[in-house]
Amino acid sequence: MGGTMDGTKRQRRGDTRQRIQDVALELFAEQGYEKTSLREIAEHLDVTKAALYYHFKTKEEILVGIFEDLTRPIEELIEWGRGQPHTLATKQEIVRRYSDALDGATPLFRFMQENQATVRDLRIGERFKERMRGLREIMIDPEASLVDQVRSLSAIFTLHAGMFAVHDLEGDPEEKHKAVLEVATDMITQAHAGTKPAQDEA
Amino acid sequence: MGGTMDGTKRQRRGDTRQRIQDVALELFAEQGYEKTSLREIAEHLDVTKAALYYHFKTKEEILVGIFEDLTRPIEELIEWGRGQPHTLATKQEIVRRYSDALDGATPLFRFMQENQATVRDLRIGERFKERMRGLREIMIDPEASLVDQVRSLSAIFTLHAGMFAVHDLEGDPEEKHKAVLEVATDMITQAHAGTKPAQDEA
Amino acid sequence: MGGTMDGTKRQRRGDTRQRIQDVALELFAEQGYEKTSLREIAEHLDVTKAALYYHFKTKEEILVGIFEDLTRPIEELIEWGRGQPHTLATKQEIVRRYSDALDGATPLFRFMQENQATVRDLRIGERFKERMRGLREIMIDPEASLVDQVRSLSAIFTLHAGMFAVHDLEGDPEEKHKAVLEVATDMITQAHAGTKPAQDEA
Amino acid sequence: MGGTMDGTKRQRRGDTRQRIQDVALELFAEQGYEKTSLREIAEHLDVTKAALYYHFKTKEEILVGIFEDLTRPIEELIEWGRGQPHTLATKQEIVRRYSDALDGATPLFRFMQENQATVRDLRIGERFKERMRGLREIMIDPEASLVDQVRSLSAIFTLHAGMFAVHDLEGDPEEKHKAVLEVATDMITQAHAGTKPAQDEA
DNA sequence: CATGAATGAGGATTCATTCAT
DNA sequence: TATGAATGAATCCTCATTCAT
Repeated sequence: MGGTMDGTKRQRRGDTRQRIQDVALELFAEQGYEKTSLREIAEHLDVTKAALYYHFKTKEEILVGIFEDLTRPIEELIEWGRGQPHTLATKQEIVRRYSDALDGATPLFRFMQENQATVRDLRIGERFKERMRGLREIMIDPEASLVDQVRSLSAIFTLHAGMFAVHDLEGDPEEKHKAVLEVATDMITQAHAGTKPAQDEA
Repeated sequence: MGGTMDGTKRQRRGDTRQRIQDVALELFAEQGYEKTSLREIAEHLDVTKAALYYHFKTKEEILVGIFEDLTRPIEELIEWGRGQPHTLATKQEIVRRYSDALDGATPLFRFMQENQATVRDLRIGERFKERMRGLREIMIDPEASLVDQVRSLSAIFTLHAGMFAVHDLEGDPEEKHKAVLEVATDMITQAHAGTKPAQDEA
Repeated sequence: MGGTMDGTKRQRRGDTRQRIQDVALELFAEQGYEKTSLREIAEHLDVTKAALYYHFKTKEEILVGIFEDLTRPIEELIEWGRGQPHTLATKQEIVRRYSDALDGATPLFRFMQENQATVRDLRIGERFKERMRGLREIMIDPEASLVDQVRSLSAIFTLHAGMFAVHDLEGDPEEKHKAVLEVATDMITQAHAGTKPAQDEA
Repeated sequence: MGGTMDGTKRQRRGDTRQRIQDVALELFAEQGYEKTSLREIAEHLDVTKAALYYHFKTKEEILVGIFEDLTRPIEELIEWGRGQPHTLATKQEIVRRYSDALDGATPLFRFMQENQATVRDLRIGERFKERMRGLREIMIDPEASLVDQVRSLSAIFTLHAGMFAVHDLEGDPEEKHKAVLEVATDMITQAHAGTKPAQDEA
């Protein structure tokens, strides 16, 4: 327990904070937040629990750190979206970019999705909701029919679910990924068409 | 403190097992499985922790009990689905019925969705996956294009997400519910149309 | 650690709560509150730490329990004092009774005196202050000169300090005890005489 | 956050040791010894914990340093007292000087009084007892009656208690201070009178 | 049908201290 | 003079579970 030498470490320097986040995310995603103990994280890193506390004030802060880092692209996407006209092309572009953003943070999103109950009363719960609210604002037209609004929402969830639920489908991962994107794009397109009868891009 | 309603509660008899399940589900859904302790459940019922063990062998068994009870309609739906021809009408009917089944067990499904990480290594995890597999079998045509398969999957997830994500949309709950069902039906219809070029029900 | 048999216990029944308080007070008084760990208390009783938590919600509650139990006589004394006329005889009687009350709870008072910093932000801190306020009210005449008020205060503190500081004086404990009481009585008498020029009991 | 006053604080040089002691005493007196962590002290000074260890070998040494510095006047007073005749005048002078010495180190004495349990097994515990023994030697006549000895002791404790207990009395601080000194002087006078029937200063 | 009493394992967190730089 | 990084030991507390009554 907590040895000190065995060749393949010690060269690391100053990256401990990052390594903690990496290992933590891996374990959080694999086993869930509550079921992952700090002891476990520490052991994976060959440091003591106390070392974690040097870098983060609480277990929760570790998660906050991960969230802030991995979630920035989405924040930027929303920022960008707010500055664009609400055209079909924009929305389609948002879907495309959001899909990319998700890809870049798959483990975090897997974690968020599979630990909603937990996340809800963690600090990141509110932060996450805010982002979602942001996404909705740039994707959903409040004037649209309820059905079309749901369609837009569904496009987002298709992307989310697409990250995992699709595993049990047969086929090449690349292909499946593309299929998910296509379906989502399709839905947002239908939602938009319903709203403004096809004349806006003309 | 404790008790469930109206003050006079000692008259209940033999229904303790059911009451435990009710309270447990309520708390599990509200706070998550790990964050709900047996002490808490017992307090809400005004009995001792030990009493719970008279009715259930473990904490997990309480959940299993709930799951079996509330999930039966879905099992039956799948059973039924297996005996039907793979027509559009059948699939639409499945969507309709599945939507109803979800309504009848909202707290359980909310729980399942928000505690996936936990559920995964509980006994009900595998049972749940089986059911999902069953659903897929009767909803998704393995011959269909990947995109159409994803569309079908998405229909299911639309129904799931529809239970909660829709809360932040404006509008009458009834209306929203209908909208969700309509979108899901729409998707399954499109999925089917893509597969078998529109001639089968004609 | 925490064995289960060795002859001389097991016959106890239901007195565990009391035994916890006894051992706890002994250790608290001997070593201080913070330096006494629950592990230590548990070991002295040959039970597990968790057993303590069956009987008390927190470490602090153990102390609260002790305080409530041992402090009751003082509360009653104050109650009694409030109903008496503010004569010399009354005050002398209060000093006598207070001295007795202290004797009945020496370890607790030793503890309170030696752990003031700690006690201050425990729940019993405020309770203690209240009692002291009560004592002052029945012992000190707010109309009296400052000097006489200090004299009364000093009588109280003489009693307190008398419990321990007197240890290093030579002589028979009984004798010392009496001497302390005499000095305190003397002081309260002088305080009273100053106030109301000697004619009230005549 | 941190810093001690007025924003510009980097100009200090070499006085770090002193500043550590100042902050430490402040916190020790306010919160108690055990409840004041080195982290806290360091933060108040805007340095790292490790820096404290450059100046002091242990947490306890910080306290020892403070004690030695602030307690010197009392040591000197005792020294002086030992060289004086045991007359009433001497004792009254000691009371007066001791009162002053206490005033010059109020926070330390507050600390000592409120943390006796802790102090007892720190190095300064024994040192403190020695000083008290010294004080007793010059204040208390071992030939005197027990009652008069207690009276002398009480004079000392009146001074101690006078530092704080008097807070809840109404009146001007200056006045109260004087009242306390008067009572203490009074007591020592009575103690002395009892011993040697009033003829020695005549 | 249920309680009272207890356990063993483990959780997050905090602390004084060390040491290479 | 100081810091950055880490440790080992301890702390309070919580939990699911057991069992005699």
